[in-house]
This record gives sequence, C-alpha cells and structure tokens, in this order.
Amino acid sequence: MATLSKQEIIAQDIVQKIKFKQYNPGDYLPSEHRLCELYGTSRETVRKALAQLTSLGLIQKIRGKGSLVLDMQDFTFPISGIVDFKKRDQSLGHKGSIEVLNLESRIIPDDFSGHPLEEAGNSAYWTEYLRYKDDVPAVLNQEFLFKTFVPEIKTEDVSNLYKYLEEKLELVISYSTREITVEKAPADVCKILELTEGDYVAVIRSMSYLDNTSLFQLTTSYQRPDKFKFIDFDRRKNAARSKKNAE
Amino acid sequence: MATLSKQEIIAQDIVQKIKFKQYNPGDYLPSEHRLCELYGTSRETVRKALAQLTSLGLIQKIRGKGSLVLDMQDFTFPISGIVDFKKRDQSLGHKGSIEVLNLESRIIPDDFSGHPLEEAGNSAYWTEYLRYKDDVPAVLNQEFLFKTFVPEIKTEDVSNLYKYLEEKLELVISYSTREITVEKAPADVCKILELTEGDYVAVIRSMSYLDNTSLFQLTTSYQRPDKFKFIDFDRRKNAARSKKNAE
DNA sequence: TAGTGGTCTAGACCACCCA
DNA sequence: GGGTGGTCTAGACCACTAG
Repeated sequence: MATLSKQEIIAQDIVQKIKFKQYNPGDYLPSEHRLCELYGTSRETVRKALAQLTSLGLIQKIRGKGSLVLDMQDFTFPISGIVDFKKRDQSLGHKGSIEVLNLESRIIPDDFSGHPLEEAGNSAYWTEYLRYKDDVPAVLNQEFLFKTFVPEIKTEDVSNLYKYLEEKLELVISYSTREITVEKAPADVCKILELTEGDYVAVIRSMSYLDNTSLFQLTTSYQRPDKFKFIDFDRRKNAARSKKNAE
Repeated sequence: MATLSKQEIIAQDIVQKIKFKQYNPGDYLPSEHRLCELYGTSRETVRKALAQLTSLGLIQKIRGKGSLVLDMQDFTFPISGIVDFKKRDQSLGHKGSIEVLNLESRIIPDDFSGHPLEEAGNSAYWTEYLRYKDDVPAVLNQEFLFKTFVPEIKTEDVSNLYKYLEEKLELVISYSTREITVEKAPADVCKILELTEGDYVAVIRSMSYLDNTSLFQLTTSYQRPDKFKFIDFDRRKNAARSKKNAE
C-alpha cells in the first residue's frame, strides 16, 4: 500500500482538480487559509503542497492576490522531459511500441559513450531497445543496468522498465543527470532508425541514481531528429529581490 | 539593497562551502539540529534551505543518516541549462562574445516560429544576436521583447539582457517554458552560423514570464550542433513510497 | 538507545493588493 | 482595513540508521 503524506494528498488532489477543469487557467485557487479548512491541516502543510505545484509550473503564487492556475495547455502532463507519446493516446500503436533488440550480461567497460566510469569492471545487464512513434522507429536506447541492484531481468521487463524496477525490485529511484547533444549518427544507429548515412540525431546520455546515491543505470538514447522534442519548465532562482539595486 | 531571507542566506552559505571545498562530495553536512545552532534558526527554516540544495542536485538527504554532498563535478554551476561558456573562462573571447545583429521595433506577427500567439498585434522590440564560443559563431538568437514591459532598450543592453531587465527595468523574471528540437537550419541561419546548406541545428523555443504571469519575451535560439550541450538534473517525483506494492 | 531526517502543528509578524 | 501570500518559530511525533 502506498503511504502518502498530507501534503502529497493535497497536492495530488489539486492537480486532479486542475486536470479535470475544476480549477481553470486564470482562476485563483482557494486561499491558503481556505485550503487549510478544506483539508483540515495547518498552513505550512498546505504551503508545501502548493510549492510542489509551483515547481511543476501548474500555478503561480502572487503576493496579496492568490495562487493563479497557469495555462499549461501545450504541456502534456508530465511537465518536463521528453515528449515520448502521442497527444491523443490511440489504442493502436500503444502496445508493442517498444521492441527489445538485445538483453545480455556484460562487464562495464572503461568508458561508455563518453561517460567517465569509475564503475568499470562491474557486472551489468546490457540492453538495447527501440521505441516507435507513429509506427516509425524513433528512439534507440542503449543502456547498462548494474547487477548489484538489478540481479535479474527479462526481456518483457524492459518494456516497462521503471515499473519493474520500482514495483518488483522495490528500488527507490531518486535522481538522474542528463546531457543532450546533437551528433552525427553512428552507422549502426542510422540503420536501425532508418536514417541515411551522415544524418544527425539528438543524443541523450543519462546516469540514474537510487536514493542512497548509488548509480544503477547508464543510458545513451539516440533520437530521430524529426521525432524528438524535449520540453522544460524553468523557474528563475531569484538570487535576490531588490528595491533599488546599487549595482 | 538585496533583502535575503534566512533560508536563502543559509542555502547560499552552504552552496559556497560546497563550492570552495569546505564540504566535499561524500561528506555529510552537519545535522539539521547542528545547522539550527550554527545559524540560530528553527529547524523548518534550515530544512527549507536544504530543500533548495536538494532540488539543485547538490545534496541527497538520507533518512537516519544525514545530508550527503553529491559529486557534481561534471556540472558547472549553474546546474541546469545550456552550457554556454567555456569551462575555464579565458579572458580573451569573453568580451565581445556577443554580437548584436539587429535591434528594431516590430509588431508581433500572427505566429512566430510555431508559437501560438495570442499577443499578435502588440508592439515589441525585435532583436537578433550571435553568441560566439571558441571564436566560432555558435548560437543565433532571434527574439521579441514586449514594449509593455521593455519600453526602451539599446544595443549594448542586449549583450547583458537579463541584467538590464532585472536591474535597470526592475522586472521580476519568474519562469519560462522551453522546447528543444532538432531541425534543418533555414538558409539564413546556415549562413550566419557558417554551416552548409541542409545541416541540422538544435532549436530552442522559449517563452518567458514575469512574476505576474505576463509574457514578456519570445525567443528562438539556433544552436550549432557541434557547440550545443544541454544539461539537466532531474529528481523523480516519488508518486508513492511503498512497502509492499499491490499492483 | 541515541541520532538522524520526514512530517505536521498552531501560532506569529510582515509585505503586498485592493476596495 | 481586511484578505492574501512570505517567512519564521518552538515545539511534537514518527521512521529509519547505527552501534
């Protein structure tokens, strides 16, 4: 069973209400005071819930006025990351949209795709899989999964990797770093993504960590340029608010 | 004068101490209790400061143990965004690394670079500028700045745009949305970035907003593929922690 | 068992917006 | 002036880690 904190419950409830148009873009949410009453909690707890929505870009808090619901129409939930699903999730093409090309044991090499690897020599699973969008091979993923944390994995688990890792292996995935570049596609990648020699691809290299800061996954993802879109919501870290700035 | 909250002061102080190796990757920060004493504040305030560092990817909090300083060596500060400066900031090439090609008044067109524009018809400044990296033209920016918020701007202000907007115009820039794609470069962009016809570029389209949610800036940024790198730190939104998951 | 972080509370005072 | 969000406090109880 899932155990959710009050702030989580409140946050998710408001997210749902935004999603299903109970609160609309341009509206203000009920005031924090009112939300305290509605959920029977203290103000700090409500504020922590609202802080989550703020960092997701769902609301903007305006001092003296309230919490304004933003218009994120163009941003399919979730807000940030690779848009790797069609807007309207057709029933066809949904199933079987991932094809696992390879799954085998390998020792971590000295370097992988430019990653600096302190973990060289460890055992891991190596897997390659292809994701289709609009029935076109759109993304080729190549990755290592460290056996220390993933002792066993089957082909069918790869299609729903995070579900498998979190629910079956009960790993707590915590954070990852990503690096996006644009590069000429290697010949083998070209072939798989049905590109012509010399074409460019977007390359995403990422390292993913558990909550105890252990690296468990190394991924290189080659994205067909015409199928690639990365979206991002960014809040400016207000280094300092100012009245009258003296340089 | 800048007015910083306690949590900001604490956060920045710890950031500095990490930056200057007073706290090192692999170390634990002083406990929250200890930090309360050190800064003379309550625990919630300390925790808000640590929450900032967590979302920046500087630390990882581990229950029962402490706040571990992460190794973000490969991530030049700031953590997320376009890496648009050389690792070691040489004195040459630093000055004059931006060349303003164009600055003029224009009416917002019906669409711009695929942006859906409700603001069509408004007056704005239109500016194009070129950013050099390693003495090569690396990024071409084309953007609109709405005159409602930017009534006046000079060529020299463009080279330090956000400094001008925040310090001189006292605008409070709050958030922005970004979209990254990979596209064939238009002919004029090719010429400016010294690419050959048909080459690809990374394109970043962004919309930037003030703290009252007003859109004030629309940008399209063409990045030479060999000079483009986007880095990102991502925390997994823990939908639910679980003991034993039932489906 | 002692120490750590995770969550929550019921107040308080302030700055801002608006009628 | 009354309502809003921004910040801070001094407690409390819990869950987890470690020796």
